[in-house]
Parts: sequence; structure tokens; C-alpha cells
Amino acid sequence: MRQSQLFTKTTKELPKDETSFNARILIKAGFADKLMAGVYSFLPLGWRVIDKIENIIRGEMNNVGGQEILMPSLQPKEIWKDTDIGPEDEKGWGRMREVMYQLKDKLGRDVGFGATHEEVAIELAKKYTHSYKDLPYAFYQFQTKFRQELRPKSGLIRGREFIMKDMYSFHKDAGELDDYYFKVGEAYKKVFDRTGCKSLMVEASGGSFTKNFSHEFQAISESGEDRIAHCDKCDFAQNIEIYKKDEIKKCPKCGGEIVVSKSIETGNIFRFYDKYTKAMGLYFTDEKGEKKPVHLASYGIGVTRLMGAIVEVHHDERGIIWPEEVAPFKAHLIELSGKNNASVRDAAGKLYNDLKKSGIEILYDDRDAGAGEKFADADLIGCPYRVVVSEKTLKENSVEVKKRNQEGAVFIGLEGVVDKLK
RNA sequence: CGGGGAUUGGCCUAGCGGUUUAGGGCGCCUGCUUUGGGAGCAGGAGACCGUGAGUUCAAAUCUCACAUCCCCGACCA
Repeated sequence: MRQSQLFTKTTKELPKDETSFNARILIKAGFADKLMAGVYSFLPLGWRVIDKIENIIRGEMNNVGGQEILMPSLQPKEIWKDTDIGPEDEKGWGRMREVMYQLKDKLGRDVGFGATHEEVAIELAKKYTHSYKDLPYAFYQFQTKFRQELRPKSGLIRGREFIMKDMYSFHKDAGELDDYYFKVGEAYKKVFDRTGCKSLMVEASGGSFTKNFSHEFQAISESGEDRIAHCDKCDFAQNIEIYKKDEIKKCPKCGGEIVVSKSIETGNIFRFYDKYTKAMGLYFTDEKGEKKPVHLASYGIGVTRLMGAIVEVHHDERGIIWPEEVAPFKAHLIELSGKNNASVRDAAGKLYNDLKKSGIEILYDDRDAGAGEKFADADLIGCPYRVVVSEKTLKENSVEVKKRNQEGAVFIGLEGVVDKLK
């Protein structure tokens, strides 16, 4: 993409109404824009990152047999009544009443915007699940979720509207569910490794479910809202409440030191077993002709939150340092042509076309801007590679290639650039 | 929802009762110049100083209410 065509621009100043690093830098660099507290637009650069993250998740979910669908955001109140966990006289908007956006439409019907989709998923499953032969299966979606947070905070980390990948799996019994649950847990680890946001699988506690039912994935970061106790050598980790109760000093897995760190919750997985399926009447007939409740587990990854978390983990004082698999572009091509140097401009333009033809995603800074501005923007936007074409490099028939996460640059021949970046 | 802070051209801000015709920087427009770390010169456009009520001869400036944003806390299947 030619940077001169990009409708967004970077700014020199940080926005005054954000203090979290991820929001400040993503807005400054033109990846996102805030419309209201906890509600952001994703601009061309940011949307490319979201797309990369989604594709990584999509691949791993497909690997464990997930089938991609899309459920509605707009939901009728009725589907929430049977899974309510509150007192009888408050039954209505159900277990999510505190955080759901709820309204009446023009016909006076109660509708809400989905904060999670277990209820919709079960309604859907009821139409297709009748026999043990129909089980197991899992489906997932990428969707905008709405949650009426009293206080959105930390930029993309806690918003009122955000993109989530949520998957729901349906099983004939608890044992089969458990096996699949941990298989998805492994898939989640791969997702977080690949996005460059390594997250520890932590037993969760608190909330409406006990620790036996759910796990969180936590990425260690100073800007996190959560705290976890974890081994400094292996991947053992505990929720802070459980850690305080157990008072362990050494890692039970490898004997390493236990340290407490702040962390960002990047994902969570829940085993509901037959709790909600029974309540909503999702049953199947087993081999013996007996009616049994379907067992349900659900699995969430906050996609936009993950983008924020990646920025929190991968940056320096000059800007973002995108991990390669989620970078908006693999390389940022900079021409330092001056006004009258057509040969630099031609060489850079040709290189841009060659790289594009080779399938390398490239952001080409063809703007009529000063060298300092171009370098500053390249560091800010944070593509993994920076390629500079200038009078200086052309004298040697070469270009300069520098990795964003390393000091020092190498000069390579014009012909070798495509191979170098492949 | 409790507590604290903030709100001034597109962005970052100065001004904190009268000398303000609201100043500067960035960005934007014109022209020239410049091109290896957010350049320079000259000219130009752009503001009901968050909203509403007060106080005062006089309000961006003081008072009250409200709204919005940020932070701490509570909350967060």
C-alpha cells in the first residue's frame, strides 16, 4: 500500500484523553480512533492487524474441528429467562442483566445486544441436536460484543464494544467435554504464542463458577488489571486468590520460584456441563434410547483486547514493535528521494512493485515528506522490517534493511531484497 | 456507582476577573527552499474558551448544576 493513499495520518502529539499505552500509541499511529469511552474505530492499519489475529485464531479453531458461523448480536429477551441465576422475582434479562445493553424497540419488544452467546448457541443447537450421532461438534464466530461496563478503562483492554471470538462445543457427557476442553486449551496456547502474546493458562476462581469449571489465559504485563502467581521457569500459574489460599513457595511442577505479576486476561474457557443446556431444554437420545442433557463448554478470546495486549507487550519509546505474524505489513519501504531525485523515486517504485508481485505485504512511504518524519513514522507504526532506498544506497546499487526489533542495518543488493523479505 | 482530575481552532496547549481584537506549537492552504531522524523562510485560513443558569460595571477566568473524558475503588458470565 502506498502511504500517500492512506486516509489516516500519524500525529506528533499523544491524545490527551487517554493514558493507557495501547490506546495512546494506537491512536497516535493511526490504527484506531475513539468515538466514546470504550468504543473504538479500527482504521486501515489496525484492521489489518485484527485480520491477522483473526486468521491465526481461525486456523487453530478449524484445527480442533470448530465450524465458523455468525450469530446475531440483536437478541430477544425471552431466550435469557431460563438460564437466570438470580432470584426468582428478578428473572428477566438473565445472568448477564448487569452488563447487557437492553432496550425496547418501536413495537415495544424487549431486545438486547449480545454480551455473550451461550443462549443463542443453545437455541441454535436445539434445532440440530437430537441423537448421540449428532455429537460432538463445535462452532465459533468472530463478533462484536456489547457490554455496559460502568467504567471502561485501559484503552482496548476493557471496552463497551469489542470483537470477540467465541466458540461453543456440545458433548454427550462430561468426560468427552473435558477431553475436548483441554484440547482447545492447547489450541489457545498456540494462538497466543503465534500472536506474540504468550499467555499462561490459569485456574480461575471467583465469579459464579468455582475453579473447577474455568481457566483464564493471562499475558504478563505491567499494565494488566489482574494478578497471577506463576513459576519463573515453567508455565505453571495460579489465580492470585488460589495462590493466597494455598501459600505455595515453590513450583509444584519444576521447583522454580513462584513470582506474582500483573497480567492481562487474553482469553477464557468455561465448562458449563449441563447447567444451561438442561435449563434451556437441550437434550439428545443416547444409544439406549434414553434422553440425556447435552454438555456445553464455551471458549472466548478478546480479539481487539489481544491487539491492545500485544502493543503493551511489544513496544519501545519510539513506537510499536509488531510480532511478524500480526504486523499490518511485513515491511515499510521508505524512499528518500528529495524533490528532484527521479532515479530514487523510480527505483523505490520499482522495488515496491516487485515486492508486491512476490506477495510481500509492504507499506510504501512515497509521501513528499522529510527523512526524519518518515523514520519516525516507521518506528511508530512498527512493521518488522524497514527498507530504505536513497541516493546513498543507490550509489552502491543497494538498499538498507533494518529490523524494527534490532539495532543496526544491513545493506543488500537491489536484486536480493525480495529473497531477503520472503 | 463512590472519590479525584480534566474540558480553550483538526491535534497539543498558554492565559485563571479589565491591556485578550483569546497567545503559541503542530497540522492545513500559497510560494520559495530543503531531503539520512518529526527541516527553514514569507504569507494565509481556521475558536459562539463543553452546555445551561447565576455573580459582576466587566467572565475563558468566580459560583452552581449538568454533560463528556481520564484515573483510583466497587463491579467485570
